[in-house]
Amino acid sequence: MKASEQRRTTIKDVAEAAEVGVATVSRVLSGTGSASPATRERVLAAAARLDYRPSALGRNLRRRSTGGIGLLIPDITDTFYSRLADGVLACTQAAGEPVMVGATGDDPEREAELIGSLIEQSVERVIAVPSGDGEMWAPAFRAGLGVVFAERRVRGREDVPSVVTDDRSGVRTAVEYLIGLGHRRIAFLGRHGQAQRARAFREALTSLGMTVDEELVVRAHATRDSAYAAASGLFQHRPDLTAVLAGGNMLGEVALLAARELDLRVPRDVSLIMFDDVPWAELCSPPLTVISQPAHDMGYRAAELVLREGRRSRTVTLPTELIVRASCGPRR
Amino acid sequence: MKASEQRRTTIKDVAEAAEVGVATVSRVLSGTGSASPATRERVLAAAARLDYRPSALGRNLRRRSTGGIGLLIPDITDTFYSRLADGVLACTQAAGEPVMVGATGDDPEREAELIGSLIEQSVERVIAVPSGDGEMWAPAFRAGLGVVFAERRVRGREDVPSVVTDDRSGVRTAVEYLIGLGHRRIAFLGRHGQAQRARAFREALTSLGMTVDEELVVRAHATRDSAYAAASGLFQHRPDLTAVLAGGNMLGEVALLAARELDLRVPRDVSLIMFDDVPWAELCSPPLTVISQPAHDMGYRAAELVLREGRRSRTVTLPTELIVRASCGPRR
DNA sequence: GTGAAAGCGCTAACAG
DNA sequence: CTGTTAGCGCTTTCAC
Repeated sequence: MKASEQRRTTIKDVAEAAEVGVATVSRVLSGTGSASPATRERVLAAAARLDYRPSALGRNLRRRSTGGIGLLIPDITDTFYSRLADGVLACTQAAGEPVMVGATGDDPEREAELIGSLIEQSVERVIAVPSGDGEMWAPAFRAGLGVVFAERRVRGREDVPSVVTDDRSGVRTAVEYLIGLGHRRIAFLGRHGQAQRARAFREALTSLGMTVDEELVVRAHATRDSAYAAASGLFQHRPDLTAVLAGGNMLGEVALLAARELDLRVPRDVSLIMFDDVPWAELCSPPLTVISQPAHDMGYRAAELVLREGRRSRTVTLPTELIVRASCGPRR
Repeated sequence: MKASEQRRTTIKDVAEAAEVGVATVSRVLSGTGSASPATRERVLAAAARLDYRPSALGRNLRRRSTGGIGLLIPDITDTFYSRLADGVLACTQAAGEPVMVGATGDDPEREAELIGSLIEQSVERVIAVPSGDGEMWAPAFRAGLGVVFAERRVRGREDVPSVVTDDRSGVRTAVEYLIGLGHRRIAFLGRHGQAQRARAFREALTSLGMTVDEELVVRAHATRDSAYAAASGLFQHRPDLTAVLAGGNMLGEVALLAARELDLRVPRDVSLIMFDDVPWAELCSPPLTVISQPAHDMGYRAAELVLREGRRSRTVTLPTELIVRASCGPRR
């Protein structure tokens, strides 16, 4: 049916055309070993003439691994993660390594499945924003995968190289800023899976001499609906809160939306500060005060780490920055 | 050094453990062929006991192809494309197929490289938002790749299955709406690579009895900077324009930003309508009137198409919808 | 119903 | 410097 059903050109074809052995072709093309300029020429010519492209299949099987890199993120739709992914791609494409992307939805089980799939593919490097615990990741380590965590880490696996933002200081900066504005009832709207941030929030509060009102620390799942419900519920149950710190851009977005739906004016009735700067933050009304994070860099650095066989434990902590716009005001 | 350097469990190990031949293991595990319940049991038990995971490497080489799917998009950072990618992932993850993602940056050359890389990996299905022309895609077809185009198509390759939005009618709706509001000097801010949309714009204008002012049809490259420059330049060179149609969410975003920088109020001084609805569109000031597109669906459908060996030419056209918010007003 | 054997395309010894 | 050869892990005839 399809005329294109011709056999793919193999190394053998090239060898015959160049009148050399396959090993020589392999050597020349992969730059390994040596070859006389003359044969070299012939091989190159033959390869070009036949439009030969070595099959990764054969090579991978021989090497017992694909060069590929797995990338596991909670939600590719969240601009933070897509910027992170972009950073990863920027680095890996330069290195010519293919990237397999999987969306975990912050669901440990899905994550485990994806890990399994990566192992099955014999990918041997993975960059992940982990959702599961040490146990879910055990198979990956058992399989000898080179893994680098990004944005988050997993408890009991502090030895795994990772690239994170300085949540501690970012959250603290935000909280201090809010307190400086006179706020006392500050809520934290976070996401399951980033326990770190919630913890940092509690720490900041207590270290600043305030008590933690657990009802003001709410968590949502990875979906927009869940986030919206959490935000809306928060505002309704606790009309006394005067400021909220959203733990991510999606959270900030739904918080603003929920506030608006409930006729809460920002920053007059409630101040809002959001983790992660996004292009539209200054476009919205009011322009959002944010704690910016270098998402692209995180991805890029993570890729660098995983690429240079960074087995030795190393964790890179990137700084955050408070960008004051107009969504926070003095306590009402 | 690493204790985990043990050989990976192979089909042979399972065969020995179950005291059967490798062929039998293969049959049982892949569900192909028949096996007596007894052996079947033994094989399954052995496989489970050894925690055996068949290697995709061997299978792929044997089958001469990976099951994987390539996904080529201009910019993963653009929410339209990340939603598209999400749709693709939703469908392919259900099918258990790994996805290799590449960002082309709307650059035909990079696209060609990525195509080459996919061929080298023996991926045999790809979903792409194409940037290059028929020629860049020739190698893909020559290699027998099953390709489905999304959002855009390539000239001279109308036979390739694709899923697109109805740009024609979307643009026309927008233009009619603007004209109904009294606007006469309407600009189009598009992106190289989506010639379709610009063409539709011109068509809509002329078919509505207006002449096309080519100076009001501007195009930008895939980066935010390029887009901003284009938008800003447009406003400065042609202060007489009263409305602009942005061909994508990034374009709309920078248009709003540029307008603001130049102290142009929206919609008082200039009306703005943007292709593609995004969550923050109703959060910004003013809330943006948009032509929404089902990005997630597009990806999902494209994946369905490419998965079910949709060789037979089929093009799915998805509808757009005008969502009126507050960024368009009567001609000043 | 089941096993032996032949490769898929490539690389890495190992000889010459 | 270069060719021969032995697999990598798996599927698939082809006999039994």
